[in-house]
Amino acid sequence: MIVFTAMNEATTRDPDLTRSRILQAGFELFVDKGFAAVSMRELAQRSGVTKSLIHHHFGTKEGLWDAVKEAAFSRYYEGQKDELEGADAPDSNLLRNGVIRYFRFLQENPQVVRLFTWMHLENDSTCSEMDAELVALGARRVREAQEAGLLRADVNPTHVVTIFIHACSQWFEVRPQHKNWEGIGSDDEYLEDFMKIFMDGLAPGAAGPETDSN
Amino acid sequence: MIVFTAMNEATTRDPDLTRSRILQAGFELFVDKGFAAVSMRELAQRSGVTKSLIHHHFGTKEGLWDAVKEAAFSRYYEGQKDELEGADAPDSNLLRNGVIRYFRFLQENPQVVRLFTWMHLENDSTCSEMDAELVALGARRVREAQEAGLLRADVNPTHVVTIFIHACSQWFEVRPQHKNWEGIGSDDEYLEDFMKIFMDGLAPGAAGPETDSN
DNA sequence: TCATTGATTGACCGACCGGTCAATTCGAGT
DNA sequence: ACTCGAATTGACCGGTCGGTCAATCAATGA
Repeated sequence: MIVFTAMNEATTRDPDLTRSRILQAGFELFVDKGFAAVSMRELAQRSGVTKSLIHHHFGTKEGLWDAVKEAAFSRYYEGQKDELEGADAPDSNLLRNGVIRYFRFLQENPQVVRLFTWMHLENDSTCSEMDAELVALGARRVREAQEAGLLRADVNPTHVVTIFIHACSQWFEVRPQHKNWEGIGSDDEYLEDFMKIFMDGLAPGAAGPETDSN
Repeated sequence: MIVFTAMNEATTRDPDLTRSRILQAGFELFVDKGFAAVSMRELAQRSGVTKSLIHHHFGTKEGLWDAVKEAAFSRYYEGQKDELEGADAPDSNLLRNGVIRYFRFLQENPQVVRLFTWMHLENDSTCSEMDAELVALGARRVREAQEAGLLRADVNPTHVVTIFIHACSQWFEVRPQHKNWEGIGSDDEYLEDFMKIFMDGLAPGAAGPETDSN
């Protein structure tokens, strides 16, 4: 009986909701200020629970930090993996669409970019493991396109993926600052220019005559 | 008299040396762990002086942080500015050489990359102001090259500079991690591949026939 | 209905935080 | 030789830190 446990709000106990509220508060604060600059008392206040309750659910401050990273990363990871495995036939627009989707994802999840940057700075290994798999997946698709003659073959596929990841993520990492940069455009204008250069530079036979070569 | 004040080492007082020792310790620790995670006691121990002495020379922890950033950034800024203002005739290798020099600078000063990343995350304005000037300087040179017909003219010069800055700095920002990335190459191999794609993508007339255009 | 279990609370702990201050110690000008 | 100011020290401050603990409180199964 009492199947309708969902009817109560805030009046009764709901450990799952509590957990997720703490997680959300942790996500917001850690993304904003970084792990070291956030206090347990701050986390408690933001999530509307007691400090002890956070310890009850997550053990230590590091425990909560790990849970926050885990949750954010698994969301990111699943989304990206689905997109990468979605298409199967290599066509000339596959890379273009992949870049655009990646750019859009970061655009809609700027907090994730900040979180990953904090993780990178503290040499978090979780980050690198999952990243490695995604990059490998993307690199495989680039190699397929190269073998199909759709992309120039004289560049390392992993580097191709790395370059576009860098160009996208760094854009959002420093975006709060470059609004004062002289002549800089909007997200979309940047993406458009990047795509022009990147795609043309990757076209087969792009090693044109004006290169002084080696 | 007593002109040879340099003969004494550690025996006598040397406020300048003390200052620079504290600055160095601050640089190392802040780069490594970020501002919030470093304690005054840690800084004192690392620099071999008393905690009170740090307060005497720099006022507060923030004061030292500012001094560290100031010192690092002015070194970076002067170096980059010299290079950008050095050459004056726009030639086809100007951008290529500029990118390479920027890449080499980051390669030799990986700590600076970390420092700037910490600054970005805490929305430090010092960063953006000086960055803005450097980017504007670089963008001007790109525009000159465009007007001379050496680079494609249908892309925003500021975006061109932004893209290569991102591709270089993000590479070193995440470098500790991507050693496990499948198939990734060395610094130089990455730079080489990036230059291929970037320079060919920027060549005039790069908007080739295979683009489905718009 | 009642015992059990886990959610939740507030009081409390020792450690450490950044910062201050009065007291010393040196170096340099006179 | 004396003085004055800066460099340097260690003791000390109030406050905050992350974490613990015993005690309540509410749901749940027997």
